[in-house]
Amino acid sequence: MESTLQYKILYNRLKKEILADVYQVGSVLPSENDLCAASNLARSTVRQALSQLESEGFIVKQKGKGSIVKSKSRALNLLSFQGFSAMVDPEKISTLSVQEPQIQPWPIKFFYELNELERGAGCIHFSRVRSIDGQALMFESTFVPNLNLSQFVRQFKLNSSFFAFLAKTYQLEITGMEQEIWAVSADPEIAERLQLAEGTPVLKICRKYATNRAHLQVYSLLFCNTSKYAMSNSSGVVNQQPI
Amino acid sequence: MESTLQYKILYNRLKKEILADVYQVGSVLPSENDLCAASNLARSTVRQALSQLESEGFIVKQKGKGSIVKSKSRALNLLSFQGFSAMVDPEKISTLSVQEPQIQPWPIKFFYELNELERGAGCIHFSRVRSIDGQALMFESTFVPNLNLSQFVRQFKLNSSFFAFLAKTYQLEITGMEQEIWAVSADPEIAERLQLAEGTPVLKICRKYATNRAHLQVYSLLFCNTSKYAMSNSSGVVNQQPI
DNA sequence: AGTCAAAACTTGTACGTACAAGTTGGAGTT
DNA sequence: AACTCCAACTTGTACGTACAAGTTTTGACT
Repeated sequence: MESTLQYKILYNRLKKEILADVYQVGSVLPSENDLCAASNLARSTVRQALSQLESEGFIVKQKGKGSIVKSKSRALNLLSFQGFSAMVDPEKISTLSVQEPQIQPWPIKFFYELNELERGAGCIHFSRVRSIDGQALMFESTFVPNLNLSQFVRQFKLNSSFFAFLAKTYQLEITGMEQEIWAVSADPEIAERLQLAEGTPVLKICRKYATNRAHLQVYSLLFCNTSKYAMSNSSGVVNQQPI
Repeated sequence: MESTLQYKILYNRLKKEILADVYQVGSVLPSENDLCAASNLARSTVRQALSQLESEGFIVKQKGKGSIVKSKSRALNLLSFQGFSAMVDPEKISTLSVQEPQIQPWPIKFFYELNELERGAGCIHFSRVRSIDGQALMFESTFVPNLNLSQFVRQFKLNSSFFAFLAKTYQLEITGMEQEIWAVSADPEIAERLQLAEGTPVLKICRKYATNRAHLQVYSLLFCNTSKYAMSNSSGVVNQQPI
């Protein structure tokens, strides 16, 4: 399950520690050389781990200073292709099942074009609402082509990480994502799921995930309540402003 | 003006060549070793350049294959940090001036925290509405700290590319961006600007751009009409091989 | 012609060295 | 006390090696 790649191991450890508030927001992580010494890794390997943390918005690096832990409460960095579980402290997540995993035909009007293979295979579908601190944040409806995913329906638990399950059970890694985003009014169902008044603006996000298995793609339709948390992402190097 | 960093030089050259269609979309760039030999650089340096191209969506790397040139038709790929003008066919863009560039104090409640330097300098501010084919798509309100940007107010034309102007006039390159996204109801002003009914859901986006000049950051507040076009972005390897 | 295994590519990971450049804090001076 | 300067940090760039792992081509064999 856990990666055997050295930089991934360090990355996962640091991410977990940041999410668990081992390091104060605004403080600096141990320096690259310290991390090298502590983990017995080369500096380039440590830098690879830090670089990934930076690109995902957990830290900001500054020449001469160090790796500064970024504030994580202002917005949720959910526009990158990391899953919900990877970006939020799992302790704070609660999940409400809306539709347990089941095998079914594809919806008539699906939000992405499907190829013959996918269309013929039918799909595995589940829906859930993810909450943080009791606040419903995201209604997620996921569709996976039913291609060599034996035992999915029986084994996948809605309150766990979908990506972690795919990796552990089928060695399936998510390699990329594309998404489209709209602002829409919550219809009655969405409003109920997210505990909002009908008509409240919500984010509608259609996603297509690519995996390391050729021709296997995963589709998700998301509705996000942004009344408390914004969605965020970053790209490139965004330096904080020291004077 | 041009960077003296080896990886930046190679990055700029490759980006220019990709945009000039020297390499077909879908074809592979010269291999890392070829690029090393041709440019007399170490492979790690070449990889740094390619890595940046990948993170900005110009190429996709695949183990065993190479660096594949991605489609550059990311028409409304506006969630990346490329500007509006870089994403959309300039022929189709029309711009409506809402607020010509002027020097003013910062708004009392600004959407990002400012440091002393920025706060004291005051800001240059302008607002405009960008349309495609006559459809108002985006209301953009931009704030720049008034730090050594002489002649900005006089020289910048609202109907041209802001990023291109910064690059040409001040050698200012945008190096990164972070953004937060909400779904909100259009207030009367936004509704009028975007030719929408009051209360229509729109995307509200707060952006902070980093530049190659230390301590100079650019801020934009955007409201997007997603009734016709969605906003999109992608990351990682998404394109699948045909069946 | 078709099959299959090896060779010859490709990128990914991990190690290392050296120096450049930005930041900080303390010793020493004024 | 205030200042300067420098040593000791920090990350950034650039070089290099070696091998792992995925893909494609080649070529011998059937």
